[in-house]
Amino acid sequence: MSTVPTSSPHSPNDSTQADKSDLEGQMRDRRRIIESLRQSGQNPFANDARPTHQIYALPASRQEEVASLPLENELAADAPRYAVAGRLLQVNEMGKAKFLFIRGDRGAMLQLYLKADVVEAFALSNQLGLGDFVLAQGPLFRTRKDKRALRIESLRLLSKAVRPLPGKALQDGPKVTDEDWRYRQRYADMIVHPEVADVFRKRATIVREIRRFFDERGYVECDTRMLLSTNGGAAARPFRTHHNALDLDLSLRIATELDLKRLVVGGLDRVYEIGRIFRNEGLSRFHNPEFTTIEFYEAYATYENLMDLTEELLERACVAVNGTTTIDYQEHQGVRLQRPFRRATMRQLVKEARPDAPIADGACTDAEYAALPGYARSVLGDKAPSGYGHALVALFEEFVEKSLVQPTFVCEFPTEVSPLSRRNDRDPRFVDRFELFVIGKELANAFSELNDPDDQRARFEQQVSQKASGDQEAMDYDEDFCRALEYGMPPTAGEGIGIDRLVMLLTNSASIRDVIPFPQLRPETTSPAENESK
RNA sequence: GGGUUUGUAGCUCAGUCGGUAGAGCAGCGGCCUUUUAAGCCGUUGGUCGUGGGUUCGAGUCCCACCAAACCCA
Repeated sequence: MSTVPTSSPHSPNDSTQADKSDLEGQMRDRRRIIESLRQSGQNPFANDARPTHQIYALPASRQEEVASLPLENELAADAPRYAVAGRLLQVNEMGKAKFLFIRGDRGAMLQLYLKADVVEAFALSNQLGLGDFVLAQGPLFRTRKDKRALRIESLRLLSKAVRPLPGKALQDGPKVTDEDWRYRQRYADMIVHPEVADVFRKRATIVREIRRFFDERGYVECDTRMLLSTNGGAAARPFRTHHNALDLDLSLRIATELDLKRLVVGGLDRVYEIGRIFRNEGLSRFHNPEFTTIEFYEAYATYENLMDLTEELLERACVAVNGTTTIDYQEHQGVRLQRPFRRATMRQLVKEARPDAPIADGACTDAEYAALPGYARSVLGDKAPSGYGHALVALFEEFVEKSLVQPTFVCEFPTEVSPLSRRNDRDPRFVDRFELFVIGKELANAFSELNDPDDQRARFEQQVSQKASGDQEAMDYDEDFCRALEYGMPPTAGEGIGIDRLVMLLTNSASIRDVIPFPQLRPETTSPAENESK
């Protein structure tokens, strides 16, 4: 901590020479006040005063109710008293009286009216700075401008803010525009931008609604392993770590899939997990290395049943935060999260976007199977993959994905890209799988589960050979999972939904960073010297 | 990894053709006993992202680097 100043708290001019910056000067002044309060026997970080009321629960919280409050000169001697606490955000001073604006939980605001004849409180108010926490006690009245105010009869400082706020919290317009700063100092960002917390509240509502949805249907919530010695369930590179006592290399899970299916084998016919997963890949508006998914599995269901379930779930989550199923997302107006969503096969969608593609109208023909990779190479160039399945997906990603603004179930994925899905009974080159796309982004991934242990072994072997030929996102061979399947897994369908992207959609957030309190950033550089050394 | 844009006071931003760094808010000192996210007077605060270069002279022009945002891969 810095040195304790010995000079009077009201003579800031004597320190200007030592000030390295305006900010340091302001912080020094605030520390002086702390010292001065301590010397006069007051605790600048008191914890012996509790509010009797939350600001959001006070009477006349709505403007049309303010008329029920008395004017100040009409206040009865026995008018009810309220002790409320909050952060000081604004002071309007007018000589021997002042208005103080404080904010409590849920962003609720209250203005306090303080007159000079409340001597002790008035003296304290001159020691307050924006950002401080205070507790005020007194009756409520209606001002001449028909606003609710609490007349201060006593005032306490609860916690002194040493660091000043970065902007004027209550002003209109931009306060801080440096996005990097906003994410790094989210705590301060939230003070001046209360709408940030609104998104987090909505996120909590969405998660609560999802949990309720599955609980109502008899699903069991489980927390499975995050630390694994073989990793699978998705195409992604994991984070590596090490367990010292076991001297064991482990990785952080990239999906919850395999453990949840083990639980289905064990008899949990309906099971789900809402949890954090970790993928060692780049950052973008839609990617954070740690993010939250829900995966759920239901025995005796098919991926088609899950489409119905998903429609109902999304409708409900949307209504819970927006009160309607039709929403706007950024530049996309009128996104309708209302049953039924469109259902189409990936082949059908590619054919629509590229009518010249050699894709058959009905089921996939041998001619199509043979011709598509060549077609992909002719339109995508050398980056086009050689096999049918990867080529189809590449065409889908290039020509279709972005156009799927309204919710669309994309069905029948190629087997090569779906190592955990059950093969289609009519055509084993495809699997019983869908992904749900909204606003051009994948929101959910679901399939009827592969429960044939020998087929699963073959798929893992394929993954291993893909890994050997350089695919760092291929899965590990999970022998224990195959052993589990050998005990028999009922016919099951399962699905994963990206919670962060869902929250983005339902709160009209442009970046995943806006729905995650502390998104991943580069380490903060603390000094120019460090920059030079790089 | 590539492209575009940005970086000036605690915050939001100006800064013209290269010629002594500005405003509003916050802070500080005054005035004001019902303000509206006040009003009025005064005032502190700057290594112009960092480092080099061109120039008599660089916030401004050039180069490199750092950081961020967006787009692309």
